[in-house]
Amino acid sequence: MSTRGRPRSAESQARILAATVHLVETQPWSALTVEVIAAKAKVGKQTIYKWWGGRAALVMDAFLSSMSARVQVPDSGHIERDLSMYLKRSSRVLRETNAGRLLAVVMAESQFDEELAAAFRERFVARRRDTLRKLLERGVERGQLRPDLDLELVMDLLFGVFWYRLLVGQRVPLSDAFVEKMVKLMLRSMVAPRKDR
Amino acid sequence: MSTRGRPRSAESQARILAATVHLVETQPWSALTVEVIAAKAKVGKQTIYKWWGGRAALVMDAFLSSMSARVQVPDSGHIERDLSMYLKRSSRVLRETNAGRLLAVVMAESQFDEELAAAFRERFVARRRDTLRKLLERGVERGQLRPDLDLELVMDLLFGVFWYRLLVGQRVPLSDAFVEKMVKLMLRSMVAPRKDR
Amino acid sequence: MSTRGRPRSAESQARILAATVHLVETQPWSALTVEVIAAKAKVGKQTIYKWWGGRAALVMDAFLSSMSARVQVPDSGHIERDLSMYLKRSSRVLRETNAGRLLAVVMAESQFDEELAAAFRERFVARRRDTLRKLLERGVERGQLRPDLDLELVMDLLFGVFWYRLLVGQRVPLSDAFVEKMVKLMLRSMVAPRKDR
Amino acid sequence: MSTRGRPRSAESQARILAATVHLVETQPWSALTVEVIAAKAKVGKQTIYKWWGGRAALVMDAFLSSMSARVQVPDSGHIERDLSMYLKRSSRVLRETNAGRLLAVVMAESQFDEELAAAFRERFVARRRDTLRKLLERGVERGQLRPDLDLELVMDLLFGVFWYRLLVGQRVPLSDAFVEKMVKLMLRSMVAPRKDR
DNA sequence: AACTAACCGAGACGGTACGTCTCGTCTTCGC
DNA sequence: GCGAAGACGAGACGTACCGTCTCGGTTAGTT
Repeated sequence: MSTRGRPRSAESQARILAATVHLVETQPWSALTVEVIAAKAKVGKQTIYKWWGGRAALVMDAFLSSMSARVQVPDSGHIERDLSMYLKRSSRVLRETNAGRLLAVVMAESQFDEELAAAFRERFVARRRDTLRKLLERGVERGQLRPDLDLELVMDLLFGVFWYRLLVGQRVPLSDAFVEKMVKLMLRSMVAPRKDR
Repeated sequence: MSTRGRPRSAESQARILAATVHLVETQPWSALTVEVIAAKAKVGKQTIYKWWGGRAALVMDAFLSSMSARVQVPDSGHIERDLSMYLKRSSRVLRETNAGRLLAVVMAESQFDEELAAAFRERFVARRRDTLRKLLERGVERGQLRPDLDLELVMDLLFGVFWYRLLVGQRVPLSDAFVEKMVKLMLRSMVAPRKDR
Repeated sequence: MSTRGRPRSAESQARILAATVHLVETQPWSALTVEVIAAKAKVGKQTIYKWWGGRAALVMDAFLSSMSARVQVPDSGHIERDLSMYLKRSSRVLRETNAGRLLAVVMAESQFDEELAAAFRERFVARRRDTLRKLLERGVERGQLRPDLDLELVMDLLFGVFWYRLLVGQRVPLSDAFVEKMVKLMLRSMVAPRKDR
Repeated sequence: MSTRGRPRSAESQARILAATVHLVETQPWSALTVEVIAAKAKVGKQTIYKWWGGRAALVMDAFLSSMSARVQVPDSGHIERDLSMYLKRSSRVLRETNAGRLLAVVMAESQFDEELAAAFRERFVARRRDTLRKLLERGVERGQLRPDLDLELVMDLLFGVFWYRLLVGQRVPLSDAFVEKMVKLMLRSMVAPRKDR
């Protein structure tokens, strides 16, 4: 039967993820080998290959597991306040945790690994876009944003800045002041024209 | 003296760069080993390590050498036309050559190699920003852009989109139509208010 | 415990030794690289370095493994016959197999490698001396050899000839006729004086 | 004419030989590379390859140049005294200079290099044999040695001991006491029978 | 005195093997 | 039957020398 034998060890799995997160935080990327992770987690290499299939998938999982505390989506009624708050919270996570480093690494790896790239797009990028899209759509519905606004374009611009500063800048995330300035600038071209004009 | 001994072979140097560019274009990243490059270029491995110090620096140089045909900076008097033209030309280079692939790879590698990252920022990113800054400054001087515009922020937004689509999107560069829409959107918040209002 | 993990592969070990013996026999010494041995034995280089530590120790082991068919020690009661037989058998092994080549190579290598030299002295030279010493001691006990004979000196002379011809002569081992002449000469100075004189 | 152009530099030649001798004396064999010799002698590598053709020939020359102080051949009228003296002097050279090390190295190398081996046999081994043969022939002529003595066999035995102790023993040359004992033993079987018996 | 051929130092070059490292797989035993 | 331990085949790493090939600069004769 299928329940025969020793069941998968949840403890091992947790130790592996914890070891990975810790190593990503403290070691240079070149030191993050499967061998080292296995040793640190007191686990056989096979166990890692069996359940993840390689370093990339493991790092991806470690990243998602450490991001489980999701950024709440604000809904105050004011589009500027909501947008500003959402972006500030996002950048704060990158600043205060080491998620930024993990994010950069996962992105970089996904340039060399199509499978990882697909997983990354589906499990992270797309979800973030969905969240932001809903926020923007509320602004349109409320009449605070132009109805003809290309939301996809706006999201490309906003997320683009995040990634650009994370990857090209020296991994310095956005400050609150920067976010506010950016939101103000973007809104100038996004707001619906006053009806009473 | 420094001119003693056999001089460095320009031909070998060229063969190495050509081999690297060709391999980046045609092979998966994992096949881009120093050993293979040396074999393809009919060169000893030592020659590569001597002048570049490793794969990363070599790829960086190969990238810059293949980008030598610089994007011209347009100057028509109209900021919208200039900006649109510049961005279209940039994206066309990424679309028509395989500079996009090289670019993505260099960016990814620079996440793991601080030295490479510094070279990349200085020799590529900073120069591109300088070019775009001049273009925007001309717009401000002509009174076509708001004098209080934060040019660095604008550049972060514009370049951010490029990188975002290159790295997150499946290496699909921007279409001309996309660039036009984006420029139009951005300009709405960048133009100087009419004085006669 | 020490029995954990995958046990050492006896098959690989055998293939490595066989490949080494074959290459020593058929190739010039300069072609006997660890890389070639590993390739021929279908083995990773690491396996060789792990268990032998280098080419020298490996050749040493290959030599001993190919010499496992030991030279029998004759015991006919006559010292001349025994000595002659033992030396003839020894030189025949060098003549008929390629042990001579292996022997010369191990000796030469041990000039550059003190560890190998020690192993060679203990595992080959000393054993050969022990064997010959016993043979000579029987001669002394039987009263066929002078009781004041310096056995170590005699062994130095007899083995010295072997090595001298092997290394200086063009690797031509001793013929049976040569051995007989030598034994006759040596015995003239070794035999016990007749008691009835 | 053949004398045109710059003549060979005697100084460079001397520096190369001196550097080689010094390195053989002080460094492990593996450190004795052509590159190191050239650097130490302040000489281009090409100069070495031009005049010697490789490490082996160079070491051979260095050895012969350092052995230039030849062992004198004694001629006292007594074969035992002459033989003993000659062998003692020979072993003293090995003991007091570093010729022993050089000798062992040249011998070892000649196992892997047939050209070197031939040069070694002709320029060293054969000459030593010629010298000893003359010494022994005088003994035969004087009636001190058996007329039917196989001189080649005797030389094989005597030189064999030298080499055996040099190569197999831990490069410990023969002591004077050892030489005396050996000569005494050998002479027992070599002396001509008394005619008055 | 100028020319010129050969030599010299320096050092870059195409190669090859080194000994190490990590990969992902395989094989054993203990739980 | 899962998992740790760890040996395995494979192959790239970066280094060390090999023996060859230019260079610029001597250092003699020869003209």
